[in-house]
Amino acid sequence: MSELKIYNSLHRQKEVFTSLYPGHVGMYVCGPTVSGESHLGHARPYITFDVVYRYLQFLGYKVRYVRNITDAGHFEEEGREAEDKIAKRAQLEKLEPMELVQKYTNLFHWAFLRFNCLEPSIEPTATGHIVEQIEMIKTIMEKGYAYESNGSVYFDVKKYAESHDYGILSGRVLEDMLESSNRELDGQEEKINNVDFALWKNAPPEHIMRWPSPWGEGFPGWHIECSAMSSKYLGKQFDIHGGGMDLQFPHHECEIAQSEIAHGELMARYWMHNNMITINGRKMGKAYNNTIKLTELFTGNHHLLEKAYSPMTIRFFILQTHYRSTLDFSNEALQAAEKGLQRLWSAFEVLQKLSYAANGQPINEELDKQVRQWCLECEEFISDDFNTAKVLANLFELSPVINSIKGGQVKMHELSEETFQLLQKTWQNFLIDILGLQPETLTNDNSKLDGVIQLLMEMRKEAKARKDYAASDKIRNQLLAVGIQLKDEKDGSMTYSIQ
RNA sequence: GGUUUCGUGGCCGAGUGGCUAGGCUGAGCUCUGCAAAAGCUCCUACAGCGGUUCGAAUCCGCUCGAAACCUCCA
Repeated sequence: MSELKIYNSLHRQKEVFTSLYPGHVGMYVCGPTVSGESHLGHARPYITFDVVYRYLQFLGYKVRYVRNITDAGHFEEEGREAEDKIAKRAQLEKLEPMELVQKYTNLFHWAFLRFNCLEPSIEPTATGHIVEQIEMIKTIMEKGYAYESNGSVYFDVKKYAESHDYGILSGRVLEDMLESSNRELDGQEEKINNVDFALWKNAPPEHIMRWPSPWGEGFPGWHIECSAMSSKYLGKQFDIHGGGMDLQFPHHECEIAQSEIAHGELMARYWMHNNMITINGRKMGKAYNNTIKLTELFTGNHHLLEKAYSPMTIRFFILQTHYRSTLDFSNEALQAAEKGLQRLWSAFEVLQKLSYAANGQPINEELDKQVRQWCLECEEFISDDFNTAKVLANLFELSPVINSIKGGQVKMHELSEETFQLLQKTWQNFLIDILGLQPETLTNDNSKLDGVIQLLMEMRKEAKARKDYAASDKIRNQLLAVGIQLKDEKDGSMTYSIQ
């Protein structure tokens, strides 16, 4: 078995993965801010890390996967006024903040269930861990790396950098940042240095979400929740910390600094960052006003969409690219993904129905060897920093072999029984278990419809038998018009598929 | 301005210094009553200019272009 190699953002290189505790893996992934609906860009990290989670489990690790829900309302710069993002939307929609948060949390769960993402082991909320966050801030203050100012608490980055490497993850140089702050941030005048970041913020009167603290009423700072919750559930040091590349700085850099002071250890050993989804070459994000929400994607209800795209199409679309590359959205690309997935899926269905039958004929050594190689390479590829693109390419290489066995161009006996079983196992393991693809048509348990179609197929067979092609074509064409495709198989039988 | 990354055939996208990635589209053929599906075949790219090397899309330099981060952000 090949070793698992992970690209560690911390060292900018691929490293062989070993877990802190044999047989166990602790993984933390930055979850959604539930102040609005998830869009296509959000699908990338959760699908990426779903595959990581699945593969680690496939390898036999017992994985504790923690993914937070940010429901405490971080800051948003709107004009000159800093407001609580969640509180603001709540007022607009005349909802309680927690009602709003619940709504978007539910929507998030619904969408990622459709993506066939496994649920994390623990999904902690920021609001549920205010106490832990306050305790951690107190510890940092006691150690002298944070100071209070007007009811807010800031982390002293300059002091931290004297004895620690601030910028270890992002490659930033503190001296550069001390000078080059060209932005006006709220509360800047309260800080000793502009690079200091908030651990706790004093809540202005209009701020709805607020909690009592040793420094007065307020709310937690931007980064503290991940440090507090990851250490609570995974320990002071754990194996993998994941998230989008855009979180590398400042979010993850700040997490490292806080945790280092509070716990005296580097919080995570492997840092993984997925790249962005772009649209017209630009990052998809709220700030750019170019997002396509998942609900819009699933329904096709968006001016940039030519049609609706199913959750599995999107999952496949994302997995066809390596997670550290940007992925550009376009209708053309999505439609190509849709067709490709369809092809892969039908090959899988064929493969499942095949069973090995030897008849004493000789094995086609060359083909057998090639098939075996394609199968075995899948593990090599996924182990190489989760190269799902290459795994899929190999499954595509195997598809013609499978279809040819069904079509008769290749005889079953040309493969050894061992190879055939490896083939079946490979598809099950990779397509289903690791890449997490699933049939779209699971909802088709309507036996009544099936009965109707069986009847029509029977009538078509009869028409064909008496060479009444007008009638047989009518049945086929009209069914196709409503999305049911009939296929004449080589052996004279008929099958159908619902689009 | 600083930090970092990227620039691959019609489109999307892998990629190791030397051997066809793969998908989608397009063309042809086989199969078929005709289709569809499937199979086979074809369309062979690596921003530009230098350099290192027996050999570079892959290493180095420069130029041009694009993006991300430096601010909430997946």
